[in-house]
Amino acid sequence: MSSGAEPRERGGTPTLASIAAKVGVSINTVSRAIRAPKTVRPELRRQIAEAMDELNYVPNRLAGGLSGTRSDIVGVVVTSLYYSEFASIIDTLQSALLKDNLQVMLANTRYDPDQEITLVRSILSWRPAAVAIIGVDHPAKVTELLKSSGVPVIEMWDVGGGIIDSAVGMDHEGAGKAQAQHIIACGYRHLAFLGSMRENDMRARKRARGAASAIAAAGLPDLVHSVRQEGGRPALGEELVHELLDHHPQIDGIICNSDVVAFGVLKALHERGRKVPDDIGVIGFGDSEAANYVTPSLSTIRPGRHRIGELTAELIVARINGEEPRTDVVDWELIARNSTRPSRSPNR
Amino acid sequence: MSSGAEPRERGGTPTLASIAAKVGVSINTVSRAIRAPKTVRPELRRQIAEAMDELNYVPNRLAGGLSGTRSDIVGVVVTSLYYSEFASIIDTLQSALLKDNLQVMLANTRYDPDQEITLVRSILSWRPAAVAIIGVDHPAKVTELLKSSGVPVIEMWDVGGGIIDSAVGMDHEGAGKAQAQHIIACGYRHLAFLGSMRENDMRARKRARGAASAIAAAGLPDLVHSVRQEGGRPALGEELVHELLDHHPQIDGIICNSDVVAFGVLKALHERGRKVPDDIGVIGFGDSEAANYVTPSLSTIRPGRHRIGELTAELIVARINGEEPRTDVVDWELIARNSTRPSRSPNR
DNA sequence: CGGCCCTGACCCGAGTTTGGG
DNA sequence: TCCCAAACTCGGGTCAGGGCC
Repeated sequence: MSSGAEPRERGGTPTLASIAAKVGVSINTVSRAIRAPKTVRPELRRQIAEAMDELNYVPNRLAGGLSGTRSDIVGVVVTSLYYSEFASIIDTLQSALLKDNLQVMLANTRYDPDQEITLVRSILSWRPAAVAIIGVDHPAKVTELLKSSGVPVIEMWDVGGGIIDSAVGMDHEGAGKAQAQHIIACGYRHLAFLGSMRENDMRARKRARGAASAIAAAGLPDLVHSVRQEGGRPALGEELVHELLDHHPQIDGIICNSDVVAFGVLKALHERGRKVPDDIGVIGFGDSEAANYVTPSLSTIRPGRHRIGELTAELIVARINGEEPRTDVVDWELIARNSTRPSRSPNR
Repeated sequence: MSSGAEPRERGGTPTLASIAAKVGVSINTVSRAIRAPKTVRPELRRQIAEAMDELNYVPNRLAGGLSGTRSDIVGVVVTSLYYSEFASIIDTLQSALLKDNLQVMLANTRYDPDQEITLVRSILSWRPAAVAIIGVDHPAKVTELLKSSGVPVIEMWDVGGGIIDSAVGMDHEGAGKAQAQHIIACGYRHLAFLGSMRENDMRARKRARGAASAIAAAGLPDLVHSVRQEGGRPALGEELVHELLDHHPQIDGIICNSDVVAFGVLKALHERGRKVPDDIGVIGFGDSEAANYVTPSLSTIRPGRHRIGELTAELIVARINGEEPRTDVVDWELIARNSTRPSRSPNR
């Protein structure tokens, strides 16, 4: 127990051969007893099961995957994990995959494209049965690797553009447009887009673009951007609001790129004495667990996180079983709370 | 691209043999070119690298793991993922393991002991180089499987009791005691413990026990429990507060089992017209990102999540390299904010 | 003779060892 | 000495076939 120095103690872990020797049958019979129990006599089967239990036998799936059909690994590549939507997606996804005995192998790129290439290569080296990856915009090498691997690929969270194989996501540009339309419908006129905007977060860019187009369509002054190339945190929201209002005091509506940033925005506005929602409106994105519990409660967009995880799992299994690739678009929902004035026009 | 039906297209994925054939050398020269470049002529090496790139060669680590020394997989078993501390731990852990080319294989038990047995067995079937698992209290079969596997095991989050191999965690009983001591120091006298308390969440039980002992030591009335066997959500906090105050109107201090539950508690207290922190004090656990942004801001315990992830990664690498098992205790910190009155006595 | 139950031989793809030019 | 190749290893899947009732 004490030393992990030896690579693996010779003969330490039991194999099919250990069981076979113990029961007095061939390796092959033991193998069949596991994979196709009906082909083995019940009495023998019982003895084998007993021996396996006694020796704490655990099959070596590396060996199984090598020789065989599939590896039962699903590679999951996300761009962030903490303070992010993706923890929820992974949660749902992995528990759905459990039914099919598929194991999740996790990688987190942290929005670094070089890291993404490395990690995708690394995931592929385990010969996964499928790969689920956040986003539809990847470095060319990633697309090439995934395509040439022949493995089913499900792109998650976003949709649109050139899908590698299959996709399950939402329309981010539409969501950004809806954020702006809601805040316009509430009577705010001088709008800003605020939050984290990392270079490779295409979803954030799409939402900003959607918001800008809605504002142009409404004939309002141009959307002011107050963004920074770093992850979203509440403190970032505070900093950006101060910066924003120092330069653009006329702003009366803030479209946030995420709820966590909006939390900081609400706090900073309170400190500056700007009343929400009377003087200024705020809308978030994500519907985080605390959105309904800050003061005032936060209007936001609720993406179908759970649904995305579920559908991705379904699609993975379908693709493994040879069904055709497809793209599923998941709905989001606008949740109007108290950080925006009541609007007359219907949501969405 | 369209059909995933065939197990794996014969000859589809390039192997060492494909490269060897293309360049006109033996398989094993290619293998050496990868693992020990110095043993291969530079010119040949260049040709091989070229061929690998052209064919999008990705080594098969199943095969590597089978034949060899290690599998480079680290199994990570958590009890929950969404709305939990563990997303952060996994985040840190996996990015630290990246440096050593170790891949995270993820499993989520959702506090189900049967699931835990299944998942640990499943993880072990991949012959991981190490296993990191939440908690120190496991079903007997899990302990047995892990012990007999001979794989280094790092138990995370909690410490104390019979450690299987190594552990990195915090003292939950001490944290619970500190929650109570703080709230007592702030002058509250009639205390309740409130939140999620799943049967197999031993950490929650330990914190409750710690709180109870601090209260007994202070000679105050017994801790009132208002808990339920389900996951923590803000709405649960709301429900439990109403239930609690209907039966125990004298309560003037609430110790919450998690911040998300505390968010609901604050809201419900506001609705009932009980002033926080004047009439009643509230303390959370976890220091979630929103804790400083609800109204009033939430006093809480900040566990060393990041540190736990880091130390676990370090310990995994150390154990793989044959260093001795050890147990690291990570500090937590009491963060006093505005949901409790200012206290005279020093924290902790 | 047919079906049931079992076995031997070979395969997967890379790591490792040995020995030879 | 440097570079390379053949042969064998890991553990289980697969296929063809054999003995027995």
